[in-house]
Amino acid sequence: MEGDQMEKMINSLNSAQHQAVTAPLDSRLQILAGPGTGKTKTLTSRACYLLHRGVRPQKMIIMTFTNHATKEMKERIIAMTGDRGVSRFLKIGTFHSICLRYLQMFGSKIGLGDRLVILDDADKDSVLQSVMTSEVVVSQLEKLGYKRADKKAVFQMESDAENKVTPKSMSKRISWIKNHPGSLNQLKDKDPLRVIYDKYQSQVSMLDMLDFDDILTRAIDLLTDHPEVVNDIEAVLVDEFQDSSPVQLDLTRLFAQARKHVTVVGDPDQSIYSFRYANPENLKALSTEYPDLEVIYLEQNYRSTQPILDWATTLIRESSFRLGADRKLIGTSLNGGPGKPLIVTFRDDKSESYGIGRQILGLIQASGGMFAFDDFAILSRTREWNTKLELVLNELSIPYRTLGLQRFWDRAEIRTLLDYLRVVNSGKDRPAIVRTINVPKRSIGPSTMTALLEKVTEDTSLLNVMEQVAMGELKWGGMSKALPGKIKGYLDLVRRCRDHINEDPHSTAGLVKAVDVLISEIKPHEIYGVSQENTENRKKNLEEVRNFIGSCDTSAETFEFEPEQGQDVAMTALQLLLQSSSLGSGQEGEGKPKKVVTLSTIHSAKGLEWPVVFAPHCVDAHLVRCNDMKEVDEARRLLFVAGTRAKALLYFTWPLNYTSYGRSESSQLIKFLDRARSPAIGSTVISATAMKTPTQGQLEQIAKLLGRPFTPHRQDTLQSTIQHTSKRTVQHSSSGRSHIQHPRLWSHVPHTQSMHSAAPPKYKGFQSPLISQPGPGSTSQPISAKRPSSQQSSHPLPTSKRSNIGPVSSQRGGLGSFQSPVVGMAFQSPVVGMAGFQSALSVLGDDATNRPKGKTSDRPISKTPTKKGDKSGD
DNA sequence: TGTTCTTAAGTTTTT
DNA sequence: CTTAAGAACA
Ligand SMILES: Nc1ncnc2c1ncn2[C@@H]1O[C@H](COP(=O)(O)OP(=O)(O)OP(=O)(O)O)[C@@H](O)[C@H]1O
Ligand SMILES: [Mg+2]
Repeated sequence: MEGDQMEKMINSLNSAQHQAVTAPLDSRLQILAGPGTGKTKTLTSRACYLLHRGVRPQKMIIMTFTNHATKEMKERIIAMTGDRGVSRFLKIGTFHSICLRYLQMFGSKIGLGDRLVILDDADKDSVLQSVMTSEVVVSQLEKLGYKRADKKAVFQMESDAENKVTPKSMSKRISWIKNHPGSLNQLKDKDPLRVIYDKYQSQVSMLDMLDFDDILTRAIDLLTDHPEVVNDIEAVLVDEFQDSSPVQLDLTRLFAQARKHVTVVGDPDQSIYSFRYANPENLKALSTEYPDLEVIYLEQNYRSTQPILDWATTLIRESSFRLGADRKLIGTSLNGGPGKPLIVTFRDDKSESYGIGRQILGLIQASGGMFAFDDFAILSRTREWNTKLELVLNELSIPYRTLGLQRFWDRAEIRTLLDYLRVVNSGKDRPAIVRTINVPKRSIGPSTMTALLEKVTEDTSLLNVMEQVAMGELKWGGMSKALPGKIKGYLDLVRRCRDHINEDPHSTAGLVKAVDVLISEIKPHEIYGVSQENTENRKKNLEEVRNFIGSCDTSAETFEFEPEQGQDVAMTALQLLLQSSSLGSGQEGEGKPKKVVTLSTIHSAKGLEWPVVFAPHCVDAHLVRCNDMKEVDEARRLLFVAGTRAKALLYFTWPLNYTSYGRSESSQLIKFLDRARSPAIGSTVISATAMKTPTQGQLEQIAKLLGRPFTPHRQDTLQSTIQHTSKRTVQHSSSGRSHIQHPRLWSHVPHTQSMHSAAPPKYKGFQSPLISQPGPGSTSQPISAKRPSSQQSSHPLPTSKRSNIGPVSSQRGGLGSFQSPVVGMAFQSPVVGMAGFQSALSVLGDDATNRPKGKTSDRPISKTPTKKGDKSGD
């Protein structure tokens, strides 16, 4: 980095940040601070500072907890330093990816092969399934007093019917053990996990595989037994340290063991990964580990308006247990900014989605170009909910991207494709063989499979056994005559793929050929397709994968070791692909993010920020599943994280009714947001129809806040107010405190030319399968909108109709034809209790009245949209 | 023994 | 609405 650029960077820091960034190279530093105080900025700056001071990139390790966080930080550092070896050598990544890299490089020192295959959750389950039905384990468990449920891998103690021993429960406990170093030895003698763990572990290592947690524990082994492999490490930096599990704390220490130059940042209030055994106490544990640890606090929030920060402060104060000190979050904005977070009530989940979509369009329009699509984020609790929102965004032609798409590879057709590739990669990959052998149907069922597996020994892998059967060298009583032929067909296919790949194992060309062979021979789309349309979509998905494989540069994702560290293993393109698919790295679209709305889980959005944030589905049942204090606290922190992503506008939305498993259920506003149950939270609850765009004055404030130009303009020509006085309004005027507003009708779909130019951009050239491309003119369906074996109905819009929807469609009707029952009412600060509130809302009209006709033929609850002319009768 | 039809049970969040 | 497991069927 140039000196003056360095100086510029330093100058942009406040004094506490400055102190942290420029602390002596050999310090142990911890930065504790709330959201938006510049922790990540400080950490990134420190990395740059260290590089500037002569630390070479290969001697620095930066660890994060999610792929997206890695990507963000890497980009920031490259931008600040102008690369200088950063992208090639800097050891930056998730704990898992960095550990795996070390295991590839040095794994032979601890007896690992150089073909590491990562076991995913499905694999883990199937291994446990087979372990727990094996004779040895069954008899051992029965000896311990467990009763086996007939033929199944389910056991239970009579005295303790609650705690069943199932593959699922064991999987979780195994993971717990591996995340808590030393805990294995403390298992009670008669704990069933003992025998299961042993069997599981020997099975997995026999197959030359590692599960996700093994990546960490084996790295611990490596760094403990061979500390010399990190002798060169001069700095270890970790962001979001409150997300670390005990094993990750150990890893941090071990990676830094040569010089103990450590910088970690964290915020205990943002601990939302306890399901992964994250423990914010690790922040404390670090000061025990390093007695001279210097702790620096940052006080100033640079992200959000004060009303948002006040809301967040109040919310988090209600925690029943908090690790950090209670600090009021202090922002920079002078007087309040545009207003408090809004809590918006919708009739059902459909109108909730449409409401959010429309508000985005409305805000963009009202802002006169100040807002663009990429200023918005929708942050959900579950991925499932994102999927539902996607459909609506598509209909409204709102371009979007989804963050954190690990599940992309879980689609049935893609999964099969990948499983075949795994078999090609390693004949030892038993789970992959088992899953592919009878896909398509080859008349090889469970009993044949068991027979084959019984023949497997130390030296003969499953694939070897199959070869022998195919050659007629191996047979058994009752074996089907047709079996050798069938197996031969399978093996030939695998071989053909392998031949293609071997033409040039390090390029992706052969890989693509192999994929082509698989697609045309197996036709996975036809196997899983339930309708013609569904089949076509699956075909498209497969083609996206093919393109993705063809154009991805997997080597660019990881760092190189220095030659003197030893010979690096030359990974084949296939290995790199499989690794990146299981670690979920390299899935974020390359290059600059497009101008699109971000759709993400709250978890994946941690550390990021947007001017406008929507947090949908803020419903009790959806956010907290039991009333355990710890669960409730974590749910609260989750909401805290979601809310503190917002710079200026923050919306929480919730549906009065939502559909679950096809059934409609009523819901309750999450208690933290409900003033009746949490009086301290001073947010305003309004009805769907009262949600409007900010006034021009407020927008001006926002623009100032964001440092953007803004020209106030009269909206009235664009947003003529349609006022319906309805009998429902009367009902509410009785509540003296709440006054009735006649909101601007933002929710009609914009139809101006400027809107068109903001409409979905057309992406040229290669498209990562992970960037969705909605809207008319798109050539492919957004594959992220579908689940593995979704029915036709999950894709409600046939392409032919899509040109007719979204912003364009309203052009025909214009304003006049839009007949929404507008009942404006906003409850200003003093809000009535839930009871009266709900009754008032339940009669509110649907705001989604003019949603386009798709074949959303699901529920008769919502009457046919366009013919809802009864409203005129009001 | 494998395939197909019927019925009961079930969901976070990431690597 | 999906998916896994059980029963009947070929
Ligand atoms: N000294 C500063 N002056 C101006 N802006 C700053 C300063 N420090 C940080 N910011 C800005 O504040 C915002 C939040 O910074 P950052 O993401 O680093 O915070 P954080 O503490 O990591 O937040 P989180 O806890 O959500 O991860 C960023 O837009 C950043 O550029
Ligand atoms: Mg951060």
